[in-house]
Amino acid sequence: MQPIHYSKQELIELLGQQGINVTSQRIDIARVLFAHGDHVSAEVVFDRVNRELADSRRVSKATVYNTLGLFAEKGLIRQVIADPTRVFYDPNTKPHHHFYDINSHELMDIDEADIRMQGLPSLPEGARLEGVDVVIRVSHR
Amino acid sequence: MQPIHYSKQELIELLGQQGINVTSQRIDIARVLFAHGDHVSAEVVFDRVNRELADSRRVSKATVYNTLGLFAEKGLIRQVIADPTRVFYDPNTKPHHHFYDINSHELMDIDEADIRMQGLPSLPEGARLEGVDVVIRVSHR
DNA sequence: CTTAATGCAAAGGCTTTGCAGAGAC
DNA sequence: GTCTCTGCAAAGCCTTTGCATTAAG
Repeated sequence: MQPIHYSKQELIELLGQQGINVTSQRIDIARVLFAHGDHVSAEVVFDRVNRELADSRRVSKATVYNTLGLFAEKGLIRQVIADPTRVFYDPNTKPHHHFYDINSHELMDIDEADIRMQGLPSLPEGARLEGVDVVIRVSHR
Repeated sequence: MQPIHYSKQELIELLGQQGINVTSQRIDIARVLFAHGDHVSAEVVFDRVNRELADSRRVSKATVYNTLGLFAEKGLIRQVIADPTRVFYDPNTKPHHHFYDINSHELMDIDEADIRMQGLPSLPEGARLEGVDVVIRVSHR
């Protein structure tokens, strides 16, 4: 996804629109998510947020984890399950798919239009659709 | 996948065909994988194997984990990455896809023919295709 | 005999939780 | 002032690893 450099005001609105209470940590975390636009683990978010912040405003690891979970639950970002060892978060919530490099542990977007799936199979009895994830696993050398 | 009740001889051949050295633990683990045919975590394999075995022949958790990893690497079974908290193993290695119930944490097969994907996007430069995973996430109630 | 596999317990990552203190409104 | 969030450290899972013992060929 393209990096988007939101102003503080815009971030506050964004959070508000998703029904997320606004705090300074949540603004900082949302800022780095959209300012980079890539697929990140909680660890990376933690590093990036705190690299940019004065010591007095450091965000704890617990808050990063909890906030990413909250953002995903509220639909601001989405989880990508591609690596058995960590969860990735994707600021792009529009339908699309992913390449996953099993060597470098990196995700790359695939535009939705580049994979056309013919007719979803009928869901199991009483099931509600939550999402369709296509992960194309590749290796580099 | 349909349960398959292999004889000890057949299991030995199966392992041999995949270039897996044969041991009694590996036979026992392969037996329960195919005898049930469903998608299982290492924990479940551990329980099932040891439920069926006399105490004198118990298989350790480390061996279960290492053996499942080995089987997957050798292509006897495949890993399914659908749940952020655990790896599932699938004795069905033919191309197919999965429903994942996020409430019950269970996987269900989707026949390959039920999802037709038009033309894979071209892979990133220098990348080799390792696999295509489609996971349709559903919730129950 | 020689090499590879197993079992055990300990260590390792990632993530969640409990609870006291701080911050938002 | 009340309710929610944050930080810290501890705990929890799932999984891997180190190493002495055992089994395989």
